[in-house]
Amino acid sequence: MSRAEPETTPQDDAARAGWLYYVGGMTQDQIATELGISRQRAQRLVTRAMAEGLIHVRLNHRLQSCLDLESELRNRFGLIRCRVMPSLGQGGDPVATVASAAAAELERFLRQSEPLVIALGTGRAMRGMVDALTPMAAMQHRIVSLIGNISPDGSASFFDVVMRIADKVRAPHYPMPVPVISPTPEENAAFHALPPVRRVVDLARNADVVFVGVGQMSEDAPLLTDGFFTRSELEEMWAAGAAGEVAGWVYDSSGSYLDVGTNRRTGGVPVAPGLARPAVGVAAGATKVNAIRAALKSRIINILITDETTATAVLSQS
Amino acid sequence: MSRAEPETTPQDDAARAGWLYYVGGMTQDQIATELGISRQRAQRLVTRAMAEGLIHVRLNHRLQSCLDLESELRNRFGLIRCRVMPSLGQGGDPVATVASAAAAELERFLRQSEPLVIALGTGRAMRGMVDALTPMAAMQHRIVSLIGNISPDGSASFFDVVMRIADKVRAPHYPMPVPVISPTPEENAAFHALPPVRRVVDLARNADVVFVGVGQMSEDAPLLTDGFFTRSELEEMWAAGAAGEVAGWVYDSSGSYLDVGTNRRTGGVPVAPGLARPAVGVAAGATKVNAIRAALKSRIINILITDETTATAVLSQS
DNA sequence: GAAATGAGTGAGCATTTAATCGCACTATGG
DNA sequence: CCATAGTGCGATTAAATGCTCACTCATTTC
Repeated sequence: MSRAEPETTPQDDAARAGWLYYVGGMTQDQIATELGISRQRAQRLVTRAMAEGLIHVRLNHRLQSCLDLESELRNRFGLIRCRVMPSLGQGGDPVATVASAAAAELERFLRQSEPLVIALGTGRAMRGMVDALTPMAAMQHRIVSLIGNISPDGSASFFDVVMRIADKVRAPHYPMPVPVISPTPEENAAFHALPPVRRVVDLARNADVVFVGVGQMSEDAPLLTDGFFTRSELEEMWAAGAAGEVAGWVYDSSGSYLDVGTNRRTGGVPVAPGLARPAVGVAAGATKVNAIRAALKSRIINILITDETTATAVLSQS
Repeated sequence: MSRAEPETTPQDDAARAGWLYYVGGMTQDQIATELGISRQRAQRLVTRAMAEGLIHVRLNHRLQSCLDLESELRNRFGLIRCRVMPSLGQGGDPVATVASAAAAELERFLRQSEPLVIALGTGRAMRGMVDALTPMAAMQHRIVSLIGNISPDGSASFFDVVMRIADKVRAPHYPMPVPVISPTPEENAAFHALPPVRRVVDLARNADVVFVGVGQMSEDAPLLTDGFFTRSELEEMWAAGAAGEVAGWVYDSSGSYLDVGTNRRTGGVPVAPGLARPAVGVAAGATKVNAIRAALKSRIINILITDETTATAVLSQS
C-alpha cells in the first residue's frame, strides 16, 4: 500500500500508538499491524508516548485514608484546601506522586476567566508540576517568578519553570532578573533598585495566587546541593533555628523568616505569611516534614499538596 | 483471621493498586509486596481499578491529521467547535473513542461558575460520556433530560444518563416523566399538558447547552433495536426520507424534522436547528455518517465530537 | 574524503502480565 | 442439617511486554 501523507511527525506516531494502546486496549502486536510497522517500533512508540507525557493517567477515586488526612490537616492548620495523594512506597519518587495533583490545582486557577497574576517558585516540585500540566490556552493570566533566575554559575536554568509554564499556556511571563542570592546585601539592593526589576517585584508581591515548593534545611538542603548556599552559611542559619525555606527565604520552626545569613541577600520576593490569597505549597518527602509543618504554622502556605506518608508525618509530631 | 483495619473498602484497595501500577510504574509483584498481598490479588485489583474507571487515561497531544479534519469540519458546516479523536481501528469501539473527549467537553461547561441549564439526550454515546466523566462538584448547574424516560416495557433505564451525571456532579436533575414515544398523539399531548411535565419541557427548551447522541435510521437504528420503533414505523419514516434522529426526533437528509410517523407522538423536546447556543453532538461509527451530516447541515448540532474515520467519511461525500 | 557519532531498527530472550482451572468458603433455601 | 450456587483465591500456563545487543544509515568532524 502507499502512504500518501508524508506529513506525520514522530510525535504524532507516538501519540497514536499510545492512544491505541492505553485507550483502545490493543496489544502492541495489533498496533504494529494496524500501523504497518514492526512490533518493536510499536513498543518504542508506546514507551515514548508515556515518557513524553503524551498520555496522562489520573486517579479518579479518593482513598478514604487520604481524605481523612486532608481534613485533619485542614482543621489543624486552618488551610483553605489540602490534597493528599497515595504514596508510591519507599522506592517511589515523591515528586512524581504529587506532580499530577499539583498540576490539577494549577489548572483550576488557569481555567478562571478573570485574569490572575500567578507567582511561582522553583525546585523539583514545581518542575514536576509544570511537566504534568496539560497544555491549555490561558493567555488572560500573567505568570511571574518569585525568585531570581541568575544562578551562581551564571546559568539561567531557574528561568525554566516560569518559561515552560508560560509556553504551555501561552501566557505572558515575567522572570525575575536578579541573582538568587547576591554576594552582598548592597549588590542585592542595587539589583532591586532597577526599574524593570521593581516592576516584576511589584507584580510578584501582589500576586493573586502563589505556587511554591518547600525546601528542607537539613544536610541535603536543595539550596546547598544546588550551590546557592555554602556549608558555613547553612550552619549559620542552623544556629539561628532554620527549619525550612520557601522561594529561597529561610524560616524557623514557627514559620517566621530569619533576619540572618542569606536572607539579607536573597533576591526576589518572600511569600508573606498569613495572607488570605491562595498560597499553594507542593512538597513531599520524609526530609521535608519539619519544613512543611513550620510553613503551615505561620501560614506561609495555606493550601498543601503532599503525599500520604508525608501528611502522616506532619500530623504525627507537634 | 484478624483484619486489623476494617476501614479500607475493596474499592480503596483497587484504587491504591491502580495508582501504584499506572502512576508509580511499579510491577504487580512490587505492589503485592508493598501491600502485603499475593501477586494474583494485586493483578486483580489493578484490573478492577481500570474496569471500574478509577483510573482515567487521556491523550494529551493533538494529532495533525485530526486537527486538519477538525478545521475542515468547522469550516464546511460553520461549527462552533469540533473535536476529532484518533480511531481505534476496525476492532475498536467508536463509543470508547469519543467518550473521553465528550466528557472533557462536558466538563468544560460544568466548570463555568455561572449556573447553566444543561440538556441531555440518551444513548450509548451519552452513557459512555457520563462514565468517563470525572466526579466534580458543580451544583450550580441544572441537568435536564430532553427525552422521555418511560420506555415501552415500563422500565426507566433512560433515566440513567441524567441521574448518573447528576450524581457525579451533585447537581439538581430533571428527568422527563413522559413516554419516549406514546401510542397516539393524543396521549402524548395529554402527558405534555401536565404541569410538572410542562416545567421540565420549558427548562429543556431553553437550555443553555445541549448534549446529544446521533442515531442512524438504517436497519440497525437504535430506536428500532431498543424497541421504540416498529419495523413498519421505520419503513414509513424511510419513505418520508428519514436520515437520522436526535433525542428521538427523526429528520431528513437536509436536517429538517419530518412531520410523519413517530415524530407526531414523540415525547420531550426536539433540539431546535440553527440556534446560537452550543449543541454538542457526540457520534462515531460508519453507520452514522449520513445521520451526522444531515444534523450538521441544518445545525441541529453545532459542536461535533467524533472519531477520525467517521470525520473522514462525513467530509468525503457531499 | 574517511572516520566518528548517534539515532533508529529488528531479533532474540528474560521478565511481567493475563487467562484458565480447580478448590475452599459462604450464604441461602430446602 | 445438608445441598447448591456463587464468589474469591492461589497455582499453572500461555501471551504480551521490555530489554539488550548488534547493525544500518545519515550526518558531522577532522
